[in-house]
Amino acid sequence: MNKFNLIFKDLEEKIRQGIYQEGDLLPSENELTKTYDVSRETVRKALNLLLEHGYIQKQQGKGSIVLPTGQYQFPVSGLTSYKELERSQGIKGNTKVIVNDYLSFPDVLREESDMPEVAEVQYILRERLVNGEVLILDKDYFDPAIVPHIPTEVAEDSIYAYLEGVHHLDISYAKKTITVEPATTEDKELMQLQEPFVVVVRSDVYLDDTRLFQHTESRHRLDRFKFVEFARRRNV
Amino acid sequence: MNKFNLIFKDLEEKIRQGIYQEGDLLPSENELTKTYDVSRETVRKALNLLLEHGYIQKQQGKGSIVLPTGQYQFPVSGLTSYKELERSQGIKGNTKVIVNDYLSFPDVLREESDMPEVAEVQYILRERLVNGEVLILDKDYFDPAIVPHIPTEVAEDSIYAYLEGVHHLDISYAKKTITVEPATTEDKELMQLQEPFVVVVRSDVYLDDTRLFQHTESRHRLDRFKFVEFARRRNV
DNA sequence: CAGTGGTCTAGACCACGCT
DNA sequence: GCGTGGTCTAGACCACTGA
Repeated sequence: MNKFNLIFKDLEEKIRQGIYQEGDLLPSENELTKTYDVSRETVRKALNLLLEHGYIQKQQGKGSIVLPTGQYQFPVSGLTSYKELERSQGIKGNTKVIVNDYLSFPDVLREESDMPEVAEVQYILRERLVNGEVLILDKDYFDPAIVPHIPTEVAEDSIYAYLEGVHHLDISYAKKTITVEPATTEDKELMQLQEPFVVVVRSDVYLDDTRLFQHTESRHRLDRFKFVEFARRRNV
Repeated sequence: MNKFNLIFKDLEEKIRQGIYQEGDLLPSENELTKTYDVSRETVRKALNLLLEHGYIQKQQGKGSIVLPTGQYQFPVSGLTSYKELERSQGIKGNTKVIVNDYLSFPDVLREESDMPEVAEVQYILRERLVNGEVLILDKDYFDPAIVPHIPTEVAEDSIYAYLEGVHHLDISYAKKTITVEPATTEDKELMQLQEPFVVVVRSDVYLDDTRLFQHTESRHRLDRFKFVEFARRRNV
């Protein structure tokens, strides 16, 4: 791991533990330079990560102020797998694989994804349960030309950990959309819906080398859906 | 404007104009160093902005690849005012101010916002129309201890341009949530809703000095709501 | 191997806040 | 005036790609 990332993790940990509290000023960049025995630009790269994640706010002439980190923890936004969310948020959930099979290229990918047409895709349908309730239905489509076969045991655990850890795929970025759509019969059956709508989060997920390897359709019970984002203003 | 921002804007413009096309490699960092007559770190800051905005993908040993920039243009995510969205997306919309008045501190702020209790707030209710249809209802609450009075003419145009340009407030970051909620009578009347639900985007908006100055509740017709995000994977 | 991006350094000058 | 963060530089070494 590089230095600025280590410093970021260290400061993040100290903020989470309350060693630096809301409203406190972090040590100045010059002090951090000495503490970690690195150059100032390296300290600043670490502080920029804290800034982007909403941990601090910087003010010229004053210092870096620690922001409140509400009860919810990020990132509901971003590109994070469900298993990782569970871990970082302390949710205890269950995942049940309903389908794990190969399909000939389905229409939904033609319409909702940029994935180039291939003969067949690996299709995984999963239920996400929290406290015995099915809150999310996840439909994943993988391009088998890029992604090795994903066994059901892996799909019950973490697919991303498997692809990154075991097969060394470099998952890099995603294009996501969120819409609200009428619930299908499948939605109603599997999620025991009260409401006629579901929230649909669709993602095209890309590797480091810009290859599109996965499309995901994540269907949420709307009464339990909540998306949280920390956003910074940019020069428009 | 600083150098890396100027370089970013220049390269962004060239990508938008198709001077650099999807799949092309940008000139190498060394070449850009010469082109703009700056140091390499400065070039890299500009490229990082392109990276975060989803314009390029970098690969060690190869270069910076230009990504496709779909028809939709960001940022629907982030902290951008409706007027700015209109401009960057080429939407022609209308804004109609329904209410512009002072209220004693309303319950909704106690429940949905971190705004500290003050005697009264400025309340602005606006309709956003596109092609004659009301798509969004915006409810803004401003802390008058921080924000000068906002006249109705300004609310019909751009409040952020007014606060930043005229009063030099430094708008910095926001905490946002997206949920789906039952439509109120007001929603149904003003938006002529077919559906019993609306998408609600709530934001607490902060200044540079971490003061919370605004809460916004943006109520969307769910059949016309679409949220688009570009997300990068981070080390978890 | 040459060329690319990734990281890091030591130092400089500036703009801002506070006292 | 002093300490803070914001910007920029010139140079170094490393890891990776592709011929």
